[in-house]
Amino acid sequence: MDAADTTRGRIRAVAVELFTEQGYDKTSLREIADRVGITKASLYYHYPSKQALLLAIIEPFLDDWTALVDAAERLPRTPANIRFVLERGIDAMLRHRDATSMMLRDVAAVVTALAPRLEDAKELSERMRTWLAGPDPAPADVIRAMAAVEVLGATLAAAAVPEMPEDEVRRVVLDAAVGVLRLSEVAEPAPQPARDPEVAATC
Amino acid sequence: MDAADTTRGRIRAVAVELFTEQGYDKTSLREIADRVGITKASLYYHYPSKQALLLAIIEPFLDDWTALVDAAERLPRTPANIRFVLERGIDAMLRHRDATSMMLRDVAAVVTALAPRLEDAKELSERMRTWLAGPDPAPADVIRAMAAVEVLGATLAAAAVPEMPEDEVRRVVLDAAVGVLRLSEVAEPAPQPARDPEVAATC
DNA sequence: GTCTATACCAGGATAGAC
DNA sequence: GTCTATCCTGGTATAGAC
Repeated sequence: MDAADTTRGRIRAVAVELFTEQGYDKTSLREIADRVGITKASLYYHYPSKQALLLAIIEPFLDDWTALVDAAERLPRTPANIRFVLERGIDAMLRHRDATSMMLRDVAAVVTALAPRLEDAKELSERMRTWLAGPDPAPADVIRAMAAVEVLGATLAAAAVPEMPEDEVRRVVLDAAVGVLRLSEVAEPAPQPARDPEVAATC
Repeated sequence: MDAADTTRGRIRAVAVELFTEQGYDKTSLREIADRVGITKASLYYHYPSKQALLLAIIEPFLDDWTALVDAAERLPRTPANIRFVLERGIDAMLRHRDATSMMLRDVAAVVTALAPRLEDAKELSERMRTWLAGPDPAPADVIRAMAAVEVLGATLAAAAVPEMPEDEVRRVVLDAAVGVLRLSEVAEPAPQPARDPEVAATC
């Protein structure tokens, strides 16, 4: 992420704004350039393509999410740890809410822009779902894992409502996701601290 | 919806396929025309614009969903009726799964194409959420209603997995949505048959 | 009523001057 | 680091053949 006072940073900020307002494809590079106060061709000096610009917006979130999934897979799948991972996921969405709410709106554009890292991204969500579903899952477990991930998306819908207190959103969405997973039925193996310091540091 | 053997119907079918595969904006009219075996300009005879083509794909689902929300608002908000409405929502998604899975993928394009009916559509999801949240809702109730609607989206993700039995999907998704709403806490007023014949007919 | 040929314009991308 | 000029693709539009 670039500082807001560099040209690169200003382009990124304007792009997020316009992409979110109008969608990726309805936003022309000319429009972005005009608002920044440069020409279309100048954009190309800073970003090699429109897709690259979109990717630059998304990538910080993708990196955080990667760290989260990596961390999850190193944790034993206890109820406390599942809660912990879901909570970190919600936090990541809120932290990058400019990028994530745009992603939700423009899935197709994001998928295209992600091309170089698309397999990574798919694998990432697959790994998260697998971890949530648990070992040797029944079809119902898989569906519940999918539903839990969908619930996380409500974070953004809720955070978009102005008068909604943010910690209320975090609490209720977390509870909902946990409920969908039927966490009470997950076996609790050896006691293990959920707030593993190593994990807390990585994401 | 047109029969699959009319040119109009064949255009629609090819469009759904390509839009779903590649996204709306990455699919050119030339590509569609080629696969149907006509020219780009011929498309123009059958559909006045690319947007109109997209709209023709979405509209049947939108109509069903409108009927569902209309019906819901005429029902007392009992646990049984909430289950009933959610179930009908899942059915509608599965029935129009070609359109709905494309909508999920291409929210931005759909929003643009919907322009003439966008306010309707927004109002529709708002009304559904309001009905689910119940009268005089706390912030937490609103968030849970949002999360429940998100859960319905898992229907499509799950239905996309080939070996997933469809009635398992319906059952588990419904349970998850109901759980998110904490339906057990909804007061049960006068007993009322959930399978109201009038409602069953409208959607 | 169905289709083709053809033109027009907006927008993404590139080359090369300053 | 920014500009002007130019190219190409794709959505849109119309005139007219069958």
